[in-house]
Amino acid sequence: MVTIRDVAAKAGVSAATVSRIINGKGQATPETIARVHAVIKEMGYKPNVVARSLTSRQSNTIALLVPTISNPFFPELARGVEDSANSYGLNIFLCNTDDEREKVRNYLISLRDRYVDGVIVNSLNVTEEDLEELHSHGIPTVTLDRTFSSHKFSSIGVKHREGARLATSHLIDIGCKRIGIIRGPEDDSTAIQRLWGYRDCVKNFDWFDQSWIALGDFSVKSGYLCMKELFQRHPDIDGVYAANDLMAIGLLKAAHEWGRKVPDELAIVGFDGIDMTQYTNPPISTVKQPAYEMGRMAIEELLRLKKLDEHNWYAKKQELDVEFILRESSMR
Amino acid sequence: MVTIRDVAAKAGVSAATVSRIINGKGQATPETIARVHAVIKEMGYKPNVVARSLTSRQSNTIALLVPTISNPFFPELARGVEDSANSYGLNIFLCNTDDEREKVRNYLISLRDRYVDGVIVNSLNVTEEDLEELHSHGIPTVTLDRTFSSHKFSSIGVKHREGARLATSHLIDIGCKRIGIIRGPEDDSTAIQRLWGYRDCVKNFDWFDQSWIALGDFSVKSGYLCMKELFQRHPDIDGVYAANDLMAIGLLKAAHEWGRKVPDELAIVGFDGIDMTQYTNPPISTVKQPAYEMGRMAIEELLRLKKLDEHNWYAKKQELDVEFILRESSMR
DNA sequence: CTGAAAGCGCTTACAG
DNA sequence: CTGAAAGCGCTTACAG
Repeated sequence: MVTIRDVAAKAGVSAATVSRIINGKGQATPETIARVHAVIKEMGYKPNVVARSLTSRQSNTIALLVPTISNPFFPELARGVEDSANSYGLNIFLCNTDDEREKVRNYLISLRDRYVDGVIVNSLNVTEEDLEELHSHGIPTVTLDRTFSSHKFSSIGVKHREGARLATSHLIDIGCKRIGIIRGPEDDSTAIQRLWGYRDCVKNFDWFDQSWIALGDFSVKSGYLCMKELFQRHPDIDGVYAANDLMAIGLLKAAHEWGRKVPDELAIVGFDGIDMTQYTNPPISTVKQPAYEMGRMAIEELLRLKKLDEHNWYAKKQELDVEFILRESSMR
Repeated sequence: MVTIRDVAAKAGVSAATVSRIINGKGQATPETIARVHAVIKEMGYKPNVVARSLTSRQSNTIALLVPTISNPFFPELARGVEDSANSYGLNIFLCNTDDEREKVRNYLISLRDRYVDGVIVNSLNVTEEDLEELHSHGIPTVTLDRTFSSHKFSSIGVKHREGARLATSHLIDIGCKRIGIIRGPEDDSTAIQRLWGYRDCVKNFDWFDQSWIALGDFSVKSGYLCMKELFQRHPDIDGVYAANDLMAIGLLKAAHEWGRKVPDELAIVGFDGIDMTQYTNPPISTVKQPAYEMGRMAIEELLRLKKLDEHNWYAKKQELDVEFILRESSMR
């Protein structure tokens, strides 16, 4: 392995000078710059990233915390993160937290110790103190979406409430008279916002009460079970908004089993915009989040902060638009 | 931050002694061991992982190369890898290669530079020289599945050919008279083995010839397009084996559009065992690969090698069983 | 059994 | 503009 001292020796300068030239710090005559670069090229020298990390306390790595990459919403986000990171020479640590506090904590400690250059958080059970601690170590963060965003650091979200309104009002527009919701977990802020959006649209109907709300956990299975529950409580239900696509897929299955024709007898809308909704039978209308784009933006935001001096950091709160996608499951 | 020297000072020994005790190397009196541990605990000392990497040339990280995490087969594999890695305190670098040589190459270089402790490869365009180079740097590898496995290093695969035979012979058993295949890419060894398995079962029928084989690329869309192609060439087709589940999902859509009842007029079997096949309408029969388990095993294999001295390394070639899962798409 | 010293490969004040 | 020196925090021969 060729080291900075090898280069220095061959170029007839000191290691310090080589270092400065590589990092573009300080001054140097055009001649020595040229000479050093020539030697670097000639010897195929590449700075040792680990040694660099030790002195610079940076590592050219970024961490991505997600509940689980198995939920099809996250791979697209991860691709956005990675493709963008890649273009800046950053590598990605994938961290599945299962939304569990202990896993979150362990990862955060480990990541700090590794001098990661930033962390992108999309997980429950991350606290403001966690973020503060990372920042105090010079590690910027950006929280996405599901992570609570009422903190003082950067975050990128989407308009969940508005999206839920788009979905619900669409069901009303096509003539649904009794509209239920399969909501997400109670400790998930996006689930809450989506519930609000639904409520905004139905609260003034005289048929509406709590019994039209079924509590799911964002899994296919819970969508399936919640739909059965709604059928039993309300045989006259003719429209459902599922707070995510996986549950919409599960409820579609329940509808088939229950013998309800979709969309004629039961219209369905999901949320997220995962690929699979195109391929169910019928395809499911959904509210698409720009997952890939959010991943890209998260990297950009991290790099923006990184460039600034730590004490000049200021948070940026961004909120992206969602897009309603009409498909057969709600075409009448 | 508390360093090893702080601990040494407080314990009244040298840094070298603390280092030895932490790493369980060399000798030490029970008393000094106890004292050092007490001080470590008292001060909350944790060795700096980056400094450790610099001297030890290890980093407690593992890399996972996949074509793209967006293909739903890979998240489960990734979870297997990560869950297992986690239990050993290893972090995971996620590397999406898109099966492109340039990305593969860039990642491999970068990973070597980071002193990763091992790399799990499931990607095309990785060469034997690549593996050799990693090994020559003391980095063990294990290739999974799609990566060519005719090399001299460790690999874990599944019985693709046998799986394809299970799928095809099942179609024959339920009475299909004209069975097509939507195969995978020509440069993908698993696709080839799955094609062979199909051929094993149909080659002796007099109706069989090349025209029953459609060339897909493992994407939903290609499954859809290939199915249309097969319908046009062979209106009498009554069974299809898709070499992966995504293509099976696509072909199911094509069947609906073409007005063919599944399974009565067209029976379908896929391959992989991704979750989504349970939720299509009808659910799709498939040949399940133990993706999560493969991930776990890959970590175990890497650690087995890591424990050995580099010159004592010997490869292990493992091949796992697949499991046929019967669902409505092929129930007659 | 333990310590002093050198080294892993870089970076960064400090001098000049 | 450039170099010598110290330092990032650990590990590992080498002595004794």
